[in-house]
Amino acid sequence: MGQRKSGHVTLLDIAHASGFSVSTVSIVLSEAPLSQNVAEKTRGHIRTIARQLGYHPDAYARSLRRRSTMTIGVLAFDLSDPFCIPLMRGIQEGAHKAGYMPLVMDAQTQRRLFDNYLHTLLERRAEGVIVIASWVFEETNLLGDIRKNNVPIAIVGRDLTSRGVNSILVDNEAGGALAARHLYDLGHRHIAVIRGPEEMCDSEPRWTGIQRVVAETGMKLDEKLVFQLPGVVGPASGFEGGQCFARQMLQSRKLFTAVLAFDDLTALGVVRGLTEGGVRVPQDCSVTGFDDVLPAEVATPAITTIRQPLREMGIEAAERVLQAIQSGVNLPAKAKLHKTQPELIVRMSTAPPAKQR
Amino acid sequence: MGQRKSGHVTLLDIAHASGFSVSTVSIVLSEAPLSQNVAEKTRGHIRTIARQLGYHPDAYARSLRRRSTMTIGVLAFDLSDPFCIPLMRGIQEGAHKAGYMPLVMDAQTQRRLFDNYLHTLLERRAEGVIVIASWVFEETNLLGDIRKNNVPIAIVGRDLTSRGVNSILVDNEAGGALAARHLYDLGHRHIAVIRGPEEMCDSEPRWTGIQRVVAETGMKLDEKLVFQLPGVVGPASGFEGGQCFARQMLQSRKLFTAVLAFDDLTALGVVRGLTEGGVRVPQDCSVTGFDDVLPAEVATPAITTIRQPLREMGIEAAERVLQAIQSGVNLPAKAKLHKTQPELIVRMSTAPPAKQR
DNA sequence: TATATTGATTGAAACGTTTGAATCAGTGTT
DNA sequence: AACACTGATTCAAACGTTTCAATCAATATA
Repeated sequence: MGQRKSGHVTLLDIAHASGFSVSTVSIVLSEAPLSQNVAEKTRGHIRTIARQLGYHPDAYARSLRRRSTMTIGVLAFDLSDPFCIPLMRGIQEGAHKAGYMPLVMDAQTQRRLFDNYLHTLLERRAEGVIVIASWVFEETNLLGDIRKNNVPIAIVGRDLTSRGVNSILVDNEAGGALAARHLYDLGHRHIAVIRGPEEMCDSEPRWTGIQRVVAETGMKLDEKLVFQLPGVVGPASGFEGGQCFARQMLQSRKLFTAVLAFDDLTALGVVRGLTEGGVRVPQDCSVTGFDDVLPAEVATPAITTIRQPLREMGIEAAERVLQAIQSGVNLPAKAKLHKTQPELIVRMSTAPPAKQR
Repeated sequence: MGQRKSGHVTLLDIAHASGFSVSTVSIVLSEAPLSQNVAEKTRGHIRTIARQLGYHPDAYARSLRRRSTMTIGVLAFDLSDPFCIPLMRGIQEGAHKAGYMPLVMDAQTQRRLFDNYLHTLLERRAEGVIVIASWVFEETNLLGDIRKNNVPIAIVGRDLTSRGVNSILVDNEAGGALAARHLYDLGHRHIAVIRGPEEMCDSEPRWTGIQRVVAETGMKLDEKLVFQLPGVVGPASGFEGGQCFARQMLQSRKLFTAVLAFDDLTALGVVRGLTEGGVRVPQDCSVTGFDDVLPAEVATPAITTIRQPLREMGIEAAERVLQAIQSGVNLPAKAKLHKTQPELIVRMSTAPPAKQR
């Protein structure tokens, strides 16, 4: 007896086993308001049987009926970017508080997959979507498709408020300024800068921040010491760019005592290139990064960097979409930009410039 | 008109808009075999309308009816372990081929969440489950709960065949041997070894592999040069362990020309500790890691390591559970162990020992 | 002319839940 | 004796699909 048709235990099974109706069982097991009316004894009985049989409510049937999936989709353009993990943790934390579950998909840097998964998220009836645009993210018209289905959306790492999308972003300008100020305070006056690739939205504001400090301090920035990373083809391409840059600089024999790199991977590349050329970090040259990802922390010398409050940003993103979900209507017109404050993390890769040089 | 009751476009909406019945619409849109009978013109008509309205089939309703969710659950004990990402990519690849989607959950090293999510996976009717036991994974009775619901399961990074679970694992013994052999071939005879924490299943076989090489080559291993990492409390604790170890060793003034570290993070910790003590890697001391995660690659010096074929392991895991799903019955008795071959990646952290020492 | 055969479409039940309304036996009120 | 209330339980419809069986016209076969 109790032989189940499908592989799973259902309410009907429990109804049969307990002698009560499916309704009663449902009411008890889902702890509906009505369950207060159910006799104490009955409740206990039903619960016991459910446990014995290993019952788990079918989320599909439940969601279908309740018309709510308690799911928010998370679409990462490239999950292998160390940037994503703390962010996801934050999202999970924010979602969990409200009883929501993140459903994460990794587009693996492939545009095709990205589009696919966006559809998948809609099919799985994600009630909201968070896009993690780690390193690059071309404008995509799919946002329209999401909009059409009335699903609130937020994006992390890119400002799309102009397109009506809630955006969460570190204050890149402040970050750039923080790094520049740190190097200045250490006494550096010959700072090389590696700007991010043009298509990345972080690049410009960081540069602006740097220039602001330059202006404030009266420092001069030699144009020949400003380098630009080429278009990104992968998360690790910053590393190669940095390494390549360091080699060039050493060959050109220009004077510089510090390198302000676009991000941590770039900084690590610079360290590699400098070291290969016999230049010691930080004794002969200081290097700063940006992001504060794991590799920067465990490298030797550990990289002085600008930390993005990724966890907080994740929480913020989750709260944004949850709020939009709960308020029912999401007016794209009211998309807001949320800038978080970066923090300078001083480690081993920066020091005052050597006296003799 | 066409005003949708709920937020989503449904078959009924399209039926109304097109003048055909829900059945016909369903048959066309789901490309059921019967759709061959549907008039060419009708098909086109329906498809057009569906596109216009932005229809996406409701995965919940569909799965409920079809009684298959095309989902396999992936439960990572700690997604922040860089180990996980390539693995997930592999799983995704393997699953995708069969039309399945991974549903990934991150337990964030919390046992409580792990249990929760296992339930969630069952509620979401994952047809199979892959557990990623990155760094530590206590025996849990939940496997029983999964078994009870007849869901095939595979585990990566731990051998649980004895408990009837398909297991995918790198050949740790071969890996340990590979590292030891490499150091031996370079000429090292005074090798310090940092063994993994006792509760990790990888620790013992790696040690065995090392000892095998020691025996084969006639090398001697000074017991005082063998260190044991304490219990892990986090993925980064290997780093601290390694650093701590290096300090101790330097203080004790023992003779050693190479360190064979348990994993990459430990190796990076060793490099840090040695460097702080003025010992250069690799000129004064070689260091090897294990796993080949990103930080090991971008550090300077880049760490010589033993690569686990993580992507392949992910694919293998996916195929294992898919096979079990498709074959219908999964006999725990026939759980098999799949050992993959590690690969030596020679980078910058190893070199022949200095002559004078 | 009655009867298969085919092609195109639809009816209706089912998947496992939830939930507003209904039932029904008691008990208390008028 | 009729009525209303309460407490415990159940009916039945709905959520959006899929799919077997049924319908129905039109054509081909006997």
